[in-house]
Amino acid sequence: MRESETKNMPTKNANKVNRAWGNRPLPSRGPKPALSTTEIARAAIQLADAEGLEAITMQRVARMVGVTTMALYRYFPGKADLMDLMIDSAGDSAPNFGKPTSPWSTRLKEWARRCVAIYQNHPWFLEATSARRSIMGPNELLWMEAALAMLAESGLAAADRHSAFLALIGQVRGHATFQETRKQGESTQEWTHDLAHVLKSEADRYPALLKALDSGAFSKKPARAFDFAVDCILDGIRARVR
Amino acid sequence: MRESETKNMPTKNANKVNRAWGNRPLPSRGPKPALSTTEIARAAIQLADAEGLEAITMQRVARMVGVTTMALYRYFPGKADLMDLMIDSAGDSAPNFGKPTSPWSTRLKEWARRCVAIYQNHPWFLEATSARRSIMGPNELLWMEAALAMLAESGLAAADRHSAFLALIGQVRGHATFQETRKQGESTQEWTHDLAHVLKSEADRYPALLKALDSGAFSKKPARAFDFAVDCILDGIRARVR
DNA sequence: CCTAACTGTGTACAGCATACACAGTTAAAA
DNA sequence: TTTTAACTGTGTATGCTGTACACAGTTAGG
Repeated sequence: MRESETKNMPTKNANKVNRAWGNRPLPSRGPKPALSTTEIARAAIQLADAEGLEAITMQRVARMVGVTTMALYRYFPGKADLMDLMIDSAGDSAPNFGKPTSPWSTRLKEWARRCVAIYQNHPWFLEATSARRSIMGPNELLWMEAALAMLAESGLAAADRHSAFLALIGQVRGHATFQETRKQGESTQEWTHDLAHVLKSEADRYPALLKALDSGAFSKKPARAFDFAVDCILDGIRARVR
Repeated sequence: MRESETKNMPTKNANKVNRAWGNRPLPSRGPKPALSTTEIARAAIQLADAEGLEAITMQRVARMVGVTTMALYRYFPGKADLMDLMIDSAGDSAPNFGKPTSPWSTRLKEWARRCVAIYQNHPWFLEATSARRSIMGPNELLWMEAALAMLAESGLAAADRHSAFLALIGQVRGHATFQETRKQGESTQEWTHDLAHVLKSEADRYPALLKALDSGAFSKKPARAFDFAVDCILDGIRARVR
């Protein structure tokens, strides 16, 4: 028994993984917990959506679910684990991406769009996923699974599917980052104006940038930039299948 | 005078911008500062390189440059401003990207590679740039300028150059994110092993993922994945020029 | 010379994650 | 049934964080 256990879960990560996947030890002795991890994570997500990531403190989350700060540590070993669960449940379970009859490329593009939607609905998501230290959660992996399955349909070599997947999320995150910076600054108008002012003071160093600014490339609809990038990647995949 | 000033710097951001660009008010009355903002930023970068982003506290940075914590606030209004400077000076000033005789695409690829090098040399860079709230710094804009200039050479429409630029940094950051996750986990071996263990417990939900895992796509050289993605984008750009 | 501007310092404070000891509650073991 | 061990939520305490503020020393312009 000791042997088989060692064989199945050799690393220290295994415990963490199991916890993240909701496999709690399931105690029998004491009083039943008043809350559940998913319940807490849901409340925390609500809070982060409303007030941003820096509002996520153990105290505030605890107050939100009606317990003391320290009670949360009965559910999560630390704040990082709470955040892991928040991240994993931020994307509601990956649904179908259009009817299976439609070609893989349109479904994959729809997949990318839904990914972007997560970042839009949860402004804290980008920063939270940049700072985390652990593995992907079960739900996140479900999204990845869906993308890989569609890429398999494309006929791409198995080894290259992962590359293509990385290219796509890279794009999603790049787009989310761009959206973010636009949102923060009071308005795009002001932002470009400020930028233009400083650039013009050293106009000789930034000719291409100034031309882009004047041509209005920065005030373009960001959705077009996203389409551009994703289409590039899809084209590239198609070219590499042949 | 009031009028022209209003015309040039109408927003509250303007002050921040000026400070970030090193345009200090340049005082004359008191004793000369013992340090400079660039000096402090350099020390902070050294610290972050060695011990990670969470080591960057005002206390530690202050100790590192040999002053009290509060002395730093004579140079930066707050920690965020110090980090802005760290970020902007992390990439040493953008150099040439190959001889100008070589085609734009190879120089652009070199540009992307040098971007990746920043993330590799400064493991804190990814997280730091994800959390920041302000505009790009002068040095960062110099990198952007270089990329836009090369894209202009490609013959791409002015409006699309910005999209292409976003696609490329998206790729750089995506690649950096991936590298990051590989580094944290004790080793890739363990990581994949843990993942495989949990996946197999619900094998029916993750068929494509398991296949990818078995085919060794995850242990592939990451440089290949990067080339794949960047080549896709470059192909896409070429296709859109015609 | 004086005074205003500027420097670095020391103290103080609120907010953070979290360690630890505790009292109450439950179900299994005696 | 009684005992006991596991488990719950709570209160208190600690060390670290960013930073506000008052201070004393230093310098150049009036």
